[in-house]
Amino acid sequence: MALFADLDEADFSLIHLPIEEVHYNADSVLYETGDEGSAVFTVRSGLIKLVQYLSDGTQRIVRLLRQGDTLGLEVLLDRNYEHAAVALRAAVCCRIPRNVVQRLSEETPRLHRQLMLRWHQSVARADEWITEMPTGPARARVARLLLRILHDEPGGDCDLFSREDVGAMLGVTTETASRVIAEFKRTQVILPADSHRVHCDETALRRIAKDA
Amino acid sequence: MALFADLDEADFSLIHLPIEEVHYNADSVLYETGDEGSAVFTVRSGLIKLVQYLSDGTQRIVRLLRQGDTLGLEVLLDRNYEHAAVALRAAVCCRIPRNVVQRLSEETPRLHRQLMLRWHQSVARADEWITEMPTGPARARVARLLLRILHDEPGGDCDLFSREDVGAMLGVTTETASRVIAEFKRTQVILPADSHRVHCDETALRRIAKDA
DNA sequence: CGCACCCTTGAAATTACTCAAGTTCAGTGG
DNA sequence: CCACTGAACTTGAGTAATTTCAAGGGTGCG
Repeated sequence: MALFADLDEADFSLIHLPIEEVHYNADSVLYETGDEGSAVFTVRSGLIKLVQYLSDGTQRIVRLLRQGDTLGLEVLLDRNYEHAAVALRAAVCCRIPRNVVQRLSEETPRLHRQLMLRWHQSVARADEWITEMPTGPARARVARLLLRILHDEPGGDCDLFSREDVGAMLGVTTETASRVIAEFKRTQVILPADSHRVHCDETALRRIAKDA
Repeated sequence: MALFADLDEADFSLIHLPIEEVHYNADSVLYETGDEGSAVFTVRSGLIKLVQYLSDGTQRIVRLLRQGDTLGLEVLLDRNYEHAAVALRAAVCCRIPRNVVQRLSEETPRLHRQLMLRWHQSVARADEWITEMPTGPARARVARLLLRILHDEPGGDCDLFSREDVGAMLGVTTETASRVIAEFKRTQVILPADSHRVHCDETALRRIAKDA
């Protein structure tokens, strides 16, 4: 339970564990924008996308959440969920009911620091995203995205997600995403392995990511 | 003292007010990236930009902060400032020493909700930025930026900032920013008033902002 | 086996970038 | 008071990159 990492046994006993570990398949929806916020989640494994819809129906992916990240913090302020959260691949999360956190929060001051850390992490992630994703040619953006995923993958292998998702993350069209990825395959920067899985030349990616 | 909006008199008496109201001129620096975090700020008036530097020396503007916004929250986690904060025009801020907040935070649980609200606001602002700024043609982005500024300005008037800043906010070059603004002037979407000040046709802007 | 759905590819058109040269404007000093 | 200077803004022309629209593959699932 990453959220309670620094709470000791006594604190835990307060909880009575209505906390569940939930398993999600790829494309499972954790929650939708506007759903009543019943719980906060922490990611134990897998990869979750936070999606925000634009007025015209298109969607932008606002963050990727991986092991140790938190989502749904806004419910602690009695708000509805402000994004849609969807698993990009099989994932395991801790689902912590809102009132558990709220009650603990009143009783154990130590939790406050943990919560602030979580909030801070969200902001920092968002700021990185703002800085890196929309800058430079599409080629460099895709390279940066790949590098970011590789960061928590063993070896140089990773799953590619759909071109549409890549586009929604980088602010380019699906076609451009496809073209860039196709080019990377041609130039051997990424090598197809199992279905949807590729091996990446990190050195080459780092070079490409620098453009711009 | 917006940060303490919901604290009552008794709480205030705890503080002994080492809190100052600071006045800044345009282009004043509140703090630089990496400075030791001595205080949190809230904006009472004016406009502050949060800047993040890229490895190649260029800069991206990550957020605009206006009345009621908070900056520097990361210092509550004993971190150094993670952005540079610069006044875009004359501004007034409350400067609240870090340990004041930290001490109050231990003593009055009510502050926690306020702090969480602040964090939430930062995340929400960042997410809006991610969603709106890098989407669509430059013309639409500039329009959205203007609309956002107009939102807290009386009438339809506002100050334009430098083309370089506009570029750093929208992820376009200075020249493109200049061209778009020039075009807006030609097509009467914005009308020059006093120096640097313009009157905007909000209806037209809203129409242009939709192109995406 | 066939039907979706996604991915790929092409060609034209748009848009933005680069590089480079003017232009305006505010502030400075004569 | 006016010319001067430097910085910011504007503009142009050529080039590169991306989008658009459209059509053609591939693949997995029923």
